[in-house]
Amino acid sequence: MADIDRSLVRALPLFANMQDAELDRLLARATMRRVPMGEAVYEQGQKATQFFLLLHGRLKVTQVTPEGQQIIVRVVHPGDLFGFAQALQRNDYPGTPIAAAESLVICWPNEVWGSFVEQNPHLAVNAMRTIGQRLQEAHTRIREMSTQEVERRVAHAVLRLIEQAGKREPDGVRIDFPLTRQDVAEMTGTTLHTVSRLFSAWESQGIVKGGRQKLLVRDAERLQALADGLGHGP
Amino acid sequence: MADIDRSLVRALPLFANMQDAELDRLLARATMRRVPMGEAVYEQGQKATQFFLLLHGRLKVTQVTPEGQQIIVRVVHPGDLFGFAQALQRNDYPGTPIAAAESLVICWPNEVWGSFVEQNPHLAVNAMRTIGQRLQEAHTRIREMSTQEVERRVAHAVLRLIEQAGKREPDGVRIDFPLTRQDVAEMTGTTLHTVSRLFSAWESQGIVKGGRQKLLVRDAERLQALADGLGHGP
DNA sequence: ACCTCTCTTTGCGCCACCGCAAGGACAGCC
DNA sequence: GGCTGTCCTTGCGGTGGCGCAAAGAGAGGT
Repeated sequence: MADIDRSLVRALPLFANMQDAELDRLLARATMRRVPMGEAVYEQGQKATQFFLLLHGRLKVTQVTPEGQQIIVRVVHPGDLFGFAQALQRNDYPGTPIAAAESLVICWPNEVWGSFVEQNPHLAVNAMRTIGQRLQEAHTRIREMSTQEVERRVAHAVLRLIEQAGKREPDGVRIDFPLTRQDVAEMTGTTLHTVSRLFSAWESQGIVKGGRQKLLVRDAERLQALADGLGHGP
Repeated sequence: MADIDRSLVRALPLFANMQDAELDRLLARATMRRVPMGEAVYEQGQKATQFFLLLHGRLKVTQVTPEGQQIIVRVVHPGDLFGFAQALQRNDYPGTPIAAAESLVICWPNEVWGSFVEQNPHLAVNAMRTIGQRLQEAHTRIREMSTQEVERRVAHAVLRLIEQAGKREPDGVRIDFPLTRQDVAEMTGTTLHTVSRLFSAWESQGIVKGGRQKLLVRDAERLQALADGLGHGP
């Protein structure tokens, strides 16, 4: 296995205060893997033997209920660590990360985690913060699902997506990876039908512009207003 | 401030592999605080200056939406750490822990967290695991809210409660702290009315026995069946 | 160019659940 | 004992959004 070039990861904030030599030592133990669109990096329930860093592309982490219903737990963006179940003392992976677009991931064996954090304590802190944020996000989502109607939840989800994966375009901001209505439904706890209806309604008001696996937000402010609950009346 | 007696915490798994001397040093920096029923340990949004351990009693951690709606994020049981926002690199508390029953908490200033972890690396691992579990729970809850109807969610919530706070009684298992229907509603993302109706229905089937701020589960198996979705036909 | 597959749109009926509202019950307090 | 505040119950009507079903529209392959 050829070594991974340092330049690929040098810019990541995760490694910001790490020496080149240390970084190289870390990368020496890593392998790189291409994940074609639609394929899974690993499967929910599998024994956790590695942890990962997404270099390029986009992953949707799904969980399946015993009945076979699927939900999207989160979206992994470039630069994010994922699958570090071991750090949380689990020995199996809790979800399945599927490539929404052709992706590139770096894989480390679990044993490296120790030296990973030792060599740069900042990394441990970073990982902690990441998990904290993720917990925070989860609670936000729970709160939204408990108290808000579907339209607001979907609006929030879309806003979050353009924040994390938005790409400026002449007449708005585009979500930068293939995203189906079904995906949005699984992120917000609703159905594909309802999402489709909502997008249609929004499109007729000029707020968004849809397309097959595409979404362009033309008027983020009005979308924000919907998310804030200013949809019908005060 | 008088020192806290070591015997109060010695039995906690959290401190299982820690020397008495180390433990004493830790406790020397702590203060103890009684929280009367209905009072908050701290308020959501406050600057986080301390972290806590619940010794005795029961706390409901609530979050309030900008619109004033309330949800219960989780229940803190004796022996649980809580309010360690600092460890997650937040500088304010994300929720408000309210005493559901007269409670006793130990408080440490944030600066201790470092030595807290240093003196017993096992603690760091433990904390990590705790957060991981909490994240896991949050995802479970999201999954339930996305895919399951209200009855199943409430059944699950009740089962979780008797697991964490169940007390055997002659004819069943009682939830060991005052819990209103409103509380259950805020834990499951429904309304007090619906919970009340559900409990009534269950009671008429002999599954539970209700009371003011009380709940006794008489037939956990049938409740589990409901939670598994065997409520209305396979 | 055509075919096929996946994704999307939209209409329609239905039902679980919510919200309102009024009444009842239990516990603590003076 | 009566009073007050909190919590619980239950009926009723309205509706958001789900599920079914069927047709339309891109995208990619041969």
